[in-house]
Amino acid sequence: MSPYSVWVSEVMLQQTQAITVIPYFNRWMKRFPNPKALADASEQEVIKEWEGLGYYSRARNLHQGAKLLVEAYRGELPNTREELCKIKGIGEYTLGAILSFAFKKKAAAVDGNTLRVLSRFFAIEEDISKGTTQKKFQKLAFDILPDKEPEVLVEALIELGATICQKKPRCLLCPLQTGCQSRREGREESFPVKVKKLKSVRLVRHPLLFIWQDYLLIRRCKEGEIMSGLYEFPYFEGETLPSKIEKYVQDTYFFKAAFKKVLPKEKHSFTVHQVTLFPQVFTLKSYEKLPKDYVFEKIEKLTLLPFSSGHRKVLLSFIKN
DNA sequence: CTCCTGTGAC
DNA sequence: GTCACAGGAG
Repeated sequence: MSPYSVWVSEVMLQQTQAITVIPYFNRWMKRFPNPKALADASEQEVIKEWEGLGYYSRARNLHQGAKLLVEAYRGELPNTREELCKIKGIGEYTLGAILSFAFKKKAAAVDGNTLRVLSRFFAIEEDISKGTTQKKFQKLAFDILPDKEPEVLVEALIELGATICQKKPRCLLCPLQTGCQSRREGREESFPVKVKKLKSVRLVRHPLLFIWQDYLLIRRCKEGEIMSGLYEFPYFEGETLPSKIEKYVQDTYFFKAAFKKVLPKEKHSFTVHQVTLFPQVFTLKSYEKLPKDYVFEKIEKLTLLPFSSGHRKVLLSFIKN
């Protein structure tokens, strides 16, 4: 296997089962036997060879990558992490696969198969959907590699995951069944741990900072409310235009406020909500009455009050600016 | 982190 | 018709 053919096959295998890839791979290698041949082809010819495989941007990435190889690397695939990274469509897994299988270097290539095998073998309970966990698996997968022929183990882990340590593991057939910690504990089906992400609700809010002399208007969240006991600025909910906010201010608070400036946006989240805050500052010349639950508080005393985290960020950025 | 891409299982 | 998958990109 030339480095180029490893690259092509790994990219094809990113999205498709091997059984489907094989005929495509064979045709591809006949039509574009090396990076130069691929680089010289038109995009249409390239896509034509890919037709039916789906994820066409990956064919375009191969094409673009081949051109880069011809321009910058004498038509050969480079053999370092740093150079390979420059090719689009080569992420952490494919990088490791190329270093390992094409250049026989000691490099981890962690795909979904490897993840199942390692998480079960070592009974690793961390959530694999997290980036930090992925990094830990990368390190672990590297650390267990021998110095001699490391690519054999890299391939073995992938192969074991593909054939035996599947989603539903076939432990009775597994050569590692005695060494496997999760199997010994009878909980192999609990791995890998993946916290299913509940789809979060995005909210846009416009906190309104009303300055009156050296006071700011705040309100205390009532009992039974979310954020109960915490203070917050009055805010307008939803995407909107500045003019609508002015009207909202008049209708809601019964006072005339002059727009002063916007503050940098802040993000914060609670439970399933992800809130982006677009705070803006107004000045008040005078006021007659305040809506219920609202009070003016001296600006220097505000930091002593408990605020919800998003509004605290807004407060701090207001003080800093 | 979140989003994107097509597919195939439900 | 909805969701999980699997890897990459932003």
